[in-house]
Amino acid sequence: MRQKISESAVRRLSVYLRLLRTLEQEGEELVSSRELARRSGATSAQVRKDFSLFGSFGKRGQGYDVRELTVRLEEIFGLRRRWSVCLVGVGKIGAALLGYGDLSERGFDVVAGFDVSEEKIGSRVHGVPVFALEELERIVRTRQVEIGIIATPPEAAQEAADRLSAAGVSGVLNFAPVEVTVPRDVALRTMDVVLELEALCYLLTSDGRSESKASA
Amino acid sequence: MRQKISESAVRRLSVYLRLLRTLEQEGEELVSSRELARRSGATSAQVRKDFSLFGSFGKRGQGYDVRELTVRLEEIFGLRRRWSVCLVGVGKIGAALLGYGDLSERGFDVVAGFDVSEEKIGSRVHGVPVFALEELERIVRTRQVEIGIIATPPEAAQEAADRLSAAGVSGVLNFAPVEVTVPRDVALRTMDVVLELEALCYLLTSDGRSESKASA
DNA sequence: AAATGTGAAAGTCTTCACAGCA
DNA sequence: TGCTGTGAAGACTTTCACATTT
Repeated sequence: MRQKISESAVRRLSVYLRLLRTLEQEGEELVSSRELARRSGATSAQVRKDFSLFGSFGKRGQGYDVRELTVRLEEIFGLRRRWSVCLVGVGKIGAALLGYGDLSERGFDVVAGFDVSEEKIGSRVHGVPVFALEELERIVRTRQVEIGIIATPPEAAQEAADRLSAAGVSGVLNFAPVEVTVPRDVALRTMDVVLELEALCYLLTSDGRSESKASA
Repeated sequence: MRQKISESAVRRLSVYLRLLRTLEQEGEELVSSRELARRSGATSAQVRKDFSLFGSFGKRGQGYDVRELTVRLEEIFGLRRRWSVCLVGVGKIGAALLGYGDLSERGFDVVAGFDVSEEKIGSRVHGVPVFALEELERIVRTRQVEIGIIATPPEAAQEAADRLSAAGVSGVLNFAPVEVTVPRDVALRTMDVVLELEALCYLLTSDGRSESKASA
């Protein structure tokens, strides 16, 4: 039942999942593709097609059972278990991430931070112990860390990626504003604030609501 | 010359731009589509096609002039000027963003932060003055803020988006883990750490592992 | 020789529209 | 009736391969 599913479908499914959790809290029991579409910015056909990639779990004439669909999506995403995470680089962004309570609530256990600063090593930041970078391999192995978050300065990011990969993580989330490479068997995603802002500027400049554009 | 260009093309172009800046610092004068492809994880044909959307600015047989291509991309993205930005919600993530020096270096002037906390109002965080939320409209107007960054708790995000839009920003970057809506003439992008982590889990859980982006 | 720029082909994703079910 | 599930059509994106230029 697992097939290659597109980047954009994965993102939409994540958004639906977030919406479903809200709906559940609001006490909704059923939701239609139309409602999910309205709240997520997709079309209703898109929503149905996205779900149909994994089977049919709606009820014709009613919609989808919020609770059941949540569980199905969590299964598909591998979120019905906890994930062990570490953070490399406990600077401003790193520390902010450690203080982001939602991580734990959403199933991610941040078990260690790593840094080179003597002041930080041995301390706890928002409850997470900070270790010397040298300890990375040992701790990733012993704590069976599966995901590494990189929040180092850009010049240290590739080394962090290399060491995390070699130590055995399966996935890397990179916050440093550089492209890093990882072995083919490690999954990678990058989040870059400046890059997003620049993409936003493109929208403001082009779609910039004042340029005449090439015809249809 | 402006046409609708896809989400994914915009992202790739942003990545090329970031690479070009690195190449310029490394003193490279020419770069081939093959090299940009290797460092960005795209294919060389993809790189050439992406650039050809805006005209032809390479030199056959040599490649692209790094400096010239940088300037062209910056023009396309509207980055040859400074942008005025404000931040709503000076919590952990918000404060970390204010301390992120790259913003200013990359042409974004964060002119104000807004918060509801009495302690923060009137203070400066990393040099940026923090105002009461009530002041938002006044300051966005007088300082001609063009982009608003939302870093509030999720339940306050929609109000922030509404007020920013009404006050006249052209773009919103949302860090709150919730979908917000904005008027059609406002551009919107959302960054959500948990959502990215969940997408990463999908990759780790589904069999077809290999989302490895090549590159610098 | 080396690398761009680009039509055309191949591939992917989205939308449409409606059959089918509760 | 209302809404899902889905083939088929349409739109868009990527890849291919080669003529063209330096």
